[in-house]
Amino acid sequence: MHGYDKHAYEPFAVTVDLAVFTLRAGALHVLLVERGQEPYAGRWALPGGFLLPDESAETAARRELAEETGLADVTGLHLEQLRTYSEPGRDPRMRVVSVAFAALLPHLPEPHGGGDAAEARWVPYDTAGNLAFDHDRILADARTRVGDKLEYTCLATAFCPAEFTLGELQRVYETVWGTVLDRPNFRRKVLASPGFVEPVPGAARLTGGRGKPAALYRAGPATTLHPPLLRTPREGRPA
Amino acid sequence: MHGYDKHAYEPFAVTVDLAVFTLRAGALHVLLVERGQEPYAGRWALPGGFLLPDESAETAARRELAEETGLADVTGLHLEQLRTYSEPGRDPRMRVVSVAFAALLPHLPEPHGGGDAAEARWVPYDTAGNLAFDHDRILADARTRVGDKLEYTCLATAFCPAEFTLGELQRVYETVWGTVLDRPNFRRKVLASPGFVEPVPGAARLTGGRGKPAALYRAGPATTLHPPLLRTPREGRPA
DNA sequence: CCCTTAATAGTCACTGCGACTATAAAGAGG
DNA sequence: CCTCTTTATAGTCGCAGTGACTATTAAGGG
Repeated sequence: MHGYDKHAYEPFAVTVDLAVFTLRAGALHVLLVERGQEPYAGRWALPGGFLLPDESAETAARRELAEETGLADVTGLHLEQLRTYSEPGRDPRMRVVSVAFAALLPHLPEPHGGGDAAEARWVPYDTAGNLAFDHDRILADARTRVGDKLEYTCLATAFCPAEFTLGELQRVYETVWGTVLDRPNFRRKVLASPGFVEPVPGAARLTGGRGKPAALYRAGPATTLHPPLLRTPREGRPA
Repeated sequence: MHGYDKHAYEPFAVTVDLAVFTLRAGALHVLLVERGQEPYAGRWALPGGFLLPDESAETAARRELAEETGLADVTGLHLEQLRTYSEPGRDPRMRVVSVAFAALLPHLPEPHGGGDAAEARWVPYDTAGNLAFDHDRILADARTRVGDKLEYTCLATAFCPAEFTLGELQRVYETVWGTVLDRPNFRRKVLASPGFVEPVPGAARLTGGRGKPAALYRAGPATTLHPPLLRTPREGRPA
């Protein structure tokens, strides 16, 4: 760590950027804000902001998430640090180093716009492009990471409400991966992964629309999946 | 990104920290430097240093790696961003945000000490503790990440020289994971992963010590392993 | 010349999984 | 009330991957 003691200390601005995902109407959506000032005035961008003097990046990300979504309690939400973007020139005003996070939310009843200034909106992932700064790349990296983590972690339950059916969980995988999964096989693999989901004991059953009522499950204690739910190219049959 | 435009811009120092791993004498080693100044004078730490004004974190990490190892060419080496550590108070002098990287090197002929100032040394991972700052945690995170990535990426070849035997590759897995693997099964799985390794065409064979000479392989074009080389708890039999 | 060491080849049974069929339980619509 | 549709759940079958194990080949050491 000789560099600590030799080179001149160069000041940087440090920000956090958030890729907040949710599922709405069977499609992956991401939370975007419209910029009101230059640079990139009028362009859409990922929510984020500067670190306060005594905040860690995780704390700042959680604060920004609460401000943007208007959620009262964001303590239990899954927040994952993706990577840090530090290329010179990524912000035309000054040298900005940004720590990117991904967050996964269950479907919310339109809570956006609770932020302090700019307009926030849920945008379908496929139509989210031409963002400010290098946010196109950050968003693409976040989406890749989320898809990968569905394979070997229990992350998918973060997209679901506290109690959910296996059909809802399967729709999370199908939406994020863009594939169609075989229902009995999905069910077998999920139930065979210890700690992934556990049945709600009250034998409560949910019947939203038509069809046989489904049993309710909640997220189990596990964080990683053994064995993983691999996204094989040949899995899934045409609808 | 309203925060960009509202809050006061707070300056931070930004550094990179490197967890540089290699295999020496059948054990995982990490490159450490001894600090010459306060704070933590005399304590060991991960190599690293400040970002220069027009450097990205990746560029700075590669520069520090070259300085510390004395290697002339570090362009081909695997350098992976781990995460960013930003807790207030992690550096007693000032607010420092550090981007951590992991690097994997084949066994080098004692190239350390080529740096510009402090003493650098390869230290067995198991005896590397009580480091300066929060480097104990960074090192532990790096080791976990390397072990995980061996399962589903071709990372293991980064520990090997350009041409290597399957026995050497297997020793990488056994050393990092701390397990004993069955040789024929390891061989079958590696050769069944397309693009993981490819035989050296010259039919060159290496015979270092006793035993039948082994065929030489080099790293293939693939970066991820399909199927992955899973580290199952029940795999490996007692020596 | 045998023993040891390491690489390579091959066998076998079990398991996980993809593909598929069958049954149960609800609502919709006549 | 009955049938069709929809969704959940149960079960079957065959293949592929894998762990455990045995056998053979090719070197060096004493």
